[in-house]
Amino acid sequence: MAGLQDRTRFEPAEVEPRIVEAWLEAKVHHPEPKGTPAENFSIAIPPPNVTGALHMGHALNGSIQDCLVRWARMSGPPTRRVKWILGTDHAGIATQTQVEKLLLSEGTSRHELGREAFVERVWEWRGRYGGEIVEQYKRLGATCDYDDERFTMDPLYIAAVQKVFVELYEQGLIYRDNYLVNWDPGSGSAISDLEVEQREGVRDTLFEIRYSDEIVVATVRPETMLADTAVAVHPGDERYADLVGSTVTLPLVGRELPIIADDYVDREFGTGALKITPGHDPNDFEIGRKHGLPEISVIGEDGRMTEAAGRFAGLTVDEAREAVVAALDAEGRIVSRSEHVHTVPFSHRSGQRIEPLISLQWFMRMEPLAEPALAAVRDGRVRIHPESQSRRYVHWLENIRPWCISRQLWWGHQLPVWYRGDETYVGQEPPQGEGWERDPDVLDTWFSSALWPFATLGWPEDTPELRAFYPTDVLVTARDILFLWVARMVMLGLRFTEDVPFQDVYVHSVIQAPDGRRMSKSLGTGIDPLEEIDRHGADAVRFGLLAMSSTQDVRFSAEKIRQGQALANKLFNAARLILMTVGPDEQEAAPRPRAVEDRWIVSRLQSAKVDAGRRIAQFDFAKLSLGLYDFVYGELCDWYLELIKGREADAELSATLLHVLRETLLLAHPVTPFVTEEIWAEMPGTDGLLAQARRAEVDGSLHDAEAEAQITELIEAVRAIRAWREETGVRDVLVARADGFAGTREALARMARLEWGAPEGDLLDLGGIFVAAPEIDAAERERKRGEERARLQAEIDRAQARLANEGFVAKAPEAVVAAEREKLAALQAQLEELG
RNA sequence: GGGCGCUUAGCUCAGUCUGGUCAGAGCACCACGCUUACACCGUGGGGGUCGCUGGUUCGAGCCCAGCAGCGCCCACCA
Repeated sequence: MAGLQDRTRFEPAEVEPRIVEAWLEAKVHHPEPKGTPAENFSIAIPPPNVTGALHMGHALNGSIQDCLVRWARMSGPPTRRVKWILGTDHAGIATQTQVEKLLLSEGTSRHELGREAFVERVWEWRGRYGGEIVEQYKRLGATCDYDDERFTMDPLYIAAVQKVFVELYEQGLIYRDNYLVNWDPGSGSAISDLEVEQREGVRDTLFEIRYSDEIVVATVRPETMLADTAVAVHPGDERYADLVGSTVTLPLVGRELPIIADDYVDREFGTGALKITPGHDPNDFEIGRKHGLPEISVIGEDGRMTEAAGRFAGLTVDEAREAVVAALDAEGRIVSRSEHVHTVPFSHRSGQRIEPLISLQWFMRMEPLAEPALAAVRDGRVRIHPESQSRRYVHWLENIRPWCISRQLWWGHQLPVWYRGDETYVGQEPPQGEGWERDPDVLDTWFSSALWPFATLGWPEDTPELRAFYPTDVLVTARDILFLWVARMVMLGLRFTEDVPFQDVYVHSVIQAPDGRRMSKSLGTGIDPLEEIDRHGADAVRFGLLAMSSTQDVRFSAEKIRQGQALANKLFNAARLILMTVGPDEQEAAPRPRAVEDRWIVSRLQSAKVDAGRRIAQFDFAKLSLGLYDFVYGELCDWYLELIKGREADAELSATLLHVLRETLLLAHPVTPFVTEEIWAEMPGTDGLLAQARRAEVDGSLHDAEAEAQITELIEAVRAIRAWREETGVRDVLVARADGFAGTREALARMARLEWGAPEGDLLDLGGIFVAAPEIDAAERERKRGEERARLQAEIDRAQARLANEGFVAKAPEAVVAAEREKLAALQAQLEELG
């Protein structure tokens, strides 16, 4: 307590780093791998990119998980082990890009270094900078298992990834195929649909090109016509009915194109005739496959026209467009040019325009995996919160498409695939014999992420960690990676562990900038959580983020952070008051106090515990944290601590105060771990760290309806008195509502003395609603009574009017009508009493 | 084009599932107060026809329909 006496403020910057050290040293985060998953509690962190720095999304995500993990650690049987699995993701493209930038600044490039040296550089880079984000999680107070950190490129993890690849290949679920992929010229790699940003409002020139007298097509990409293999019209379009089945000659090239009918074609658009370019357009690719059309590539991975482009070979795409248009113009085939505003795909990673190309890639068949993953959600083995998100999950899985899993990068899990001539070998060990060459591609980063909940625990080995902690309990994630990651974890978890990887998925909000825009570095709208922590403390940031979280997207609210800071400070000062009142040698005892205000706060505390438990179970972190705030402010500090001021600190009061403080700290700790830990250390009779303490079960017998009713009445009376004093400006006066205060008389008198300076023993009991002290003149007293009478009469009139409504009496539930009658009677009695 | 969601105090949001005691919170604002925890404080106060229009009901912020505005997701017409 000496430690708190002189500190009137909670100073997070001084306190928090020291407490982090204490937690780390005590290894509160590191459980023994014992017991069963049913007894234990585990969460796998969504692995942050090694390149990453803690952003607001991580801070919210981490605050939620730490709240759950700390709550779990403090609940349940003493044998419960709680593990928050920690690790980072190698993040293929992001990391490779980062290191390539570094090389560029050194005047070299990955191509100059060669693959082996480049990968070595990435490892080196990761060793130097890769740990930063983990340190930042510590600063947030996150109790992940820092003593068991994983990386998606650990040797064991690599083995797990390869095993999955090989087995899926052997089961026919992984295959190689020509496919139209989203080629990102920026990274020189295929990227997934999910990494493509559809940018709206792009202006291009739309050309109408005459292929023949009857056929005019429209396109914004004339250069791709060199790869046309058909022209399509709508089956019901009379204009072209005669032509379907015939051919048209492709200008500049001379190839005969079949004219086909497909209801994909919109007959309202342009001329109703659509050029089909399976090699360079996703829709055309689908139509081409459907009709068995040839697939021609005239654009190469280097962004230049290929040999197939004939005389245009070697030109860049832009040059080719000009040249093709010029050539068409020369033949008089350009019917019109117009501006066309449309949506164009860009790479999320490099920002470059996507070039759809046909290339040989590796794919995963998803339907056989999707089916069980759908069933798991439908039958409740996996519960997605909020419910609305599960509809998105289901919809996505029902419309699942093959997953292109190969990437043309150097940093990542290289495919366990070798070729020799026409032979292909797939296996975890390199093939025997001469002349084999390994496939240079690596796997999509999400492939390894999909194994995260079990590969981190040592799968495929039967490890103690796996036996103790898999399946995990909850997955906490943001909405944007529900498909990219969550669904795939469920699919591969079910496939390889025969179990769901987690029981609950909590999908939290995305925090937007205060003005409603995305928080992003490039927009300059980002807010650095670490700066907020430095300024306001980690407790404040955690509280603020939890309080603003919801199932909707929310705007960042600096006020909520400040509210959290205020709460931390309030707790600190409440503890000071309690500890100064108690004295150093007092002990906590069983909480069975006699004084009404003691019984009240003990009762309220039980309610607060019940509420908090329910809100944790519902993943309602906003109500959890705001409910905590309301308890600490609205009940503990505003009323209880005020009511006990002036009371003699006997054993009963001391015992109650210590009980209340201890329970409050246990309750608040998952939200504001630092300040509660700091106070805990100053409390008499506490051993060890609060982070390792256990909360007592809710004790229903401590609920005290009588005390709650009495204190509620007292609160109303005090409020009325205060308002009246403010209103009238009367100062040195004691005003009390004396009737019905048998139990709280003493408390009220004490409060009156302290708050309003009433002399000892001067509490008047005149039986009315308000009783003024002698110095209030009769006229004033009468005026006050008049006001009160008018208020009561108005309420009585309202109640009478309702009861006079036949519809109400006849149709409202009996209880509602009865309550209204009781209310009326009570009001009338009050009016009577007032005289 | 399909789907989801939002519109409540100056601002950010609860409350809508389960219609009646629900018109709330924090911040901001105004007034008062250095009362032996806290001025990162306390007390009191002002402020909203709950987007609009209709409907259901004895009764609607809450249920239904339509309209207006905003946001997100999915798929994208060359």
